[in-house]
Amino acid sequence: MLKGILLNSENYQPGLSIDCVIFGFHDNQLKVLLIKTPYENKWSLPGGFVPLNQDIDTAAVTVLNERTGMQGIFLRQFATFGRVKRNDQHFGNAVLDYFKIPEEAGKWFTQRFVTIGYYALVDFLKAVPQKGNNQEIIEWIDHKEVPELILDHKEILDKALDTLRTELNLMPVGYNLLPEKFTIPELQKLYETILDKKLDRRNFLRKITNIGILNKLDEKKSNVAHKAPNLYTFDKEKYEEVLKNGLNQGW
Amino acid sequence: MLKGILLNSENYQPGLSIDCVIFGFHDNQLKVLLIKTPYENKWSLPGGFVPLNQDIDTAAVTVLNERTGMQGIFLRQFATFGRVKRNDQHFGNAVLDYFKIPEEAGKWFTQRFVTIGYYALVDFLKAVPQKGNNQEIIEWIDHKEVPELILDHKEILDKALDTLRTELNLMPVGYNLLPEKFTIPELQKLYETILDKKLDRRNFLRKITNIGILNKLDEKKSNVAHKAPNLYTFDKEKYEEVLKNGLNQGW
DNA sequence: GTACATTGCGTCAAAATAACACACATGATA
DNA sequence: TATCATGTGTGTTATTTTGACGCAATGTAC
Repeated sequence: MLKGILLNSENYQPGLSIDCVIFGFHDNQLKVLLIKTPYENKWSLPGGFVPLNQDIDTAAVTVLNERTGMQGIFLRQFATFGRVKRNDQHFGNAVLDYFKIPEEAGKWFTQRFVTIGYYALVDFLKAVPQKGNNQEIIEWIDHKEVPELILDHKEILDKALDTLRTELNLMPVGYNLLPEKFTIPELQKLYETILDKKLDRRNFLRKITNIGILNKLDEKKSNVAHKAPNLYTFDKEKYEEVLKNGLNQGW
Repeated sequence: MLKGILLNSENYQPGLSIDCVIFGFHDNQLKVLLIKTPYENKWSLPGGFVPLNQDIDTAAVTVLNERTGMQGIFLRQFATFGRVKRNDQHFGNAVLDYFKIPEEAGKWFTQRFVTIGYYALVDFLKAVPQKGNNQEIIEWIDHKEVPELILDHKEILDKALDTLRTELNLMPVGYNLLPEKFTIPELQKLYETILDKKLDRRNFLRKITNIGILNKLDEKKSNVAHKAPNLYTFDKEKYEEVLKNGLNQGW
């Protein structure tokens, strides 16, 4: 696929790429969808390029659909990275070598690149990680155990998480990361994981329910150790409303 | 200047530009620095291009320095705009016509452009708006009276203001927009203007002083109608600290 | 002086927050 | 079967923060 782009580079916006930080939540861990490329022995964020006839947001959605097989995902642009030295001659050449593309033909790829960062929140269980080609490995990796990444992808990932952490104070999070039915303790773990901070159980319940985006179901989680916790769903309508209007207005 | 770039386009990142929303505050109004170009009868945001050997942040700083004659300005990237149709063939051709550049040589300029938006906060009285060339008009315009802008610049401006409004809940603002000595009512007007909302005088004083970033001076504003208000400065050190750590943590 | 607008400081009730106590359910263990 | 450990649901309390005010002080205009 990348090879196809390289050979038809005139159809793509030059020097511009998209990188997606795709977050999922599972086993009380925040996971990131990463790709191990065959070109180099390092991991990378799933990314892509911008067709000349496509909006950048659409290009990001495309990357996401291709990689997770999912539609209607929560996706947000958070920053654009454009240090001169973020490009790494070594990486570019490794890719060209791999595809056996001569230097001249690969010039489009080894030019300076600026990349637009998007982060996505997806339901771990519904996403089906898709390889770009057979040599690739695509995997959910705990955000605390992310290995070395190519180029400045670690910086991009960190910035994404930082943004998410900030946005937690401005908007509700969870609808996109949790299964349809979930428990308050699960939601709390999600918050704790993102914030990297312990929260008081009882105060969390009060605050989260006061937002008014939760529906308490007449149903308890089954097959669990200890007392069975209640199940909840999000009230989609109110959730969207709070998403739009924001949480703590501050002033 | 633009002509120089057009004739040396191989030294610039293709299809990528920088646009700056430069905010100032004066007469209790939030002002935006706008440019009326000679190419078209419309206003635009001050912008520029990205030299191949310059970081995008540096390119943004350059635009700002050139336009305000100021150093060390508060500058923040807030979003990147890349709809396909944000480019407007009409505008590109108008510019080429103006410079009498033949279509072929101007191809670099009429290609699809993606633009990175930065917003800046500057001290209105210290900034000295600088023309790019003699045909240009550069002016501070009240944000409530912004005329029609080229391309999607209105959208960019709106997004910048929206971002600033949100960030008001996360960080202190004022150090960059007010003169060194200022009064609480002035600071309040700034907040009210940005938020487009009236605040209670007495509650504002309490909240703003509780943040701990203000130094009350033993000095009152002179030559004013009515009771002379006290003068304050920002405690730079604490201000920076709050800027870094954020305001209302929420969780 | 008086009228008027604006500033500085203070009050008070309501709401939000932080810290904590206790009872309940369930699987594991004795 | 009784007890324990662990995580859950609900409630209480003191403290802090917020929102909505009152009022005196200070300056200009007349």
